Amino acid sequence: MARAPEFNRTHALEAAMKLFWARGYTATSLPDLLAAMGIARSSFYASFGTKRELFREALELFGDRTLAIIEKDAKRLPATALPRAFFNTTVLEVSKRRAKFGCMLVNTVLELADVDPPLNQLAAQKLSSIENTFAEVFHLAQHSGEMDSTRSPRELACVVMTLNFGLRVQSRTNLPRQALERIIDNSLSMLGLAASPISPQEVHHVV
Amino acid sequence: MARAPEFNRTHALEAAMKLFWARGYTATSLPDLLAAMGIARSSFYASFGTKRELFREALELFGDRTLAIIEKDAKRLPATALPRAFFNTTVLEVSKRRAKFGCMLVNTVLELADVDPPLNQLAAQKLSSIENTFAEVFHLAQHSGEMDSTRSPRELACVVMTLNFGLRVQSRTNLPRQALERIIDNSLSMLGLAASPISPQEVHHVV
DNA sequence: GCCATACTGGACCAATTGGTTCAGAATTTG
DNA sequence: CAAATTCTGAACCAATTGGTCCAGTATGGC
Repeated sequence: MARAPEFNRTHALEAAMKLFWARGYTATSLPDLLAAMGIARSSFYASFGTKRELFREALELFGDRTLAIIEKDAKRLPATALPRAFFNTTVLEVSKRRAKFGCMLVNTVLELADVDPPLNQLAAQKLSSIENTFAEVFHLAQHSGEMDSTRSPRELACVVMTLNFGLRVQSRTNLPRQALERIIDNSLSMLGLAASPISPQEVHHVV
Repeated sequence: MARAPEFNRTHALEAAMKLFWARGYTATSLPDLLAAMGIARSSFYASFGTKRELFREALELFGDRTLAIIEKDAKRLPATALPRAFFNTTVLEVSKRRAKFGCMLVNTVLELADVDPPLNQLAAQKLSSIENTFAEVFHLAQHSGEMDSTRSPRELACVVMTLNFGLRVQSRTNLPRQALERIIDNSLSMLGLAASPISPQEVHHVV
């Protein structure tokens, strides 16, 4: 005895996420969001609370998806190939338009560090989850002799994350995709992590 | 036959820059700016035009200062020591509070990429000037045999900039300074650019 | 002293911000 | 059909946004 339940909430959240991802928190207005989500102002108020709460949900969604990507790759790839695989999926293998968005977590950290510490902390926490995954994988690989042990897993993970951050910044300048590829190649080979490029069918899409 | 001319305009601009640097463009309101600059609303209007124009001036100021740092170091240091010197001055050797601000150019690129393309372009252009300086220095060093020539100067400069970007992002998380030092050490040594740390008296302050 | 100038402070503006409310249309189930 | 429920559309709010203007005050040189 009712109407269609909880319409396309996830769908709407997704749309909101993309907008936040592209424009950041402050520069995205409520009307912009409503238009992108395709819902009325009052529906928005009922389903999500405030703009800030919506952003938190979007951030959480983005973070969990990114984490899922690396965890999936961690199971099926050798540790030395993991950084390259991660860069491939998140930096290169997205549609051209979204590639320019960079990483929503990184964008958030830079935008809200001095503006909204709690949200900044949430983003930072998701990022450190990613770093932890790298560190764990490196740790196992070093114990099994699969990977060189001259540097600690944590330190390696830190450097990989630093590189990742840098690539995300590069993505938001107008750098052509080809240039990004070269940077990835060079960085990884200089770090001694230059596993051969992944074959096309192993590449999957993201977000 | 008049009052004191053009008061502390540069002083005011400096204060504005610091605020923009810390909070970004959109999150900094006019009242905030006026309070920090210590001038009245109407004086601001007369001296600078719009908020956007003020931001452009601040961005220009920040960019030129950063460029000055690297150009100065480029003259007095061997090429292989340049990246570390740059990281030292810009990432480590600033007051703790400002270290958390990261780099205003990087912050701007991430914040305004999809919001204000012209301003984004200005920031990107300043960043590429820095990259060019690195590339030129590397080029000369390779020709004089001072530096290993296995990789092209441009590629090297790209990687160094990527690392730089990554460090600036790390700066805005709540990473302790000591951790940043370790990341710098590890990255540079893995890149084969691990010149010994600079002696204290060679370090100078920035901005 | 007087006058020209530089600045202040506050009033004011239209537009936009995020948030709230509610009458009514739409729709699904009984 | 009727009842229950979800959503819309628009009106409305106070607060804030960036920007404009001007009367008045301070401060110089004559």
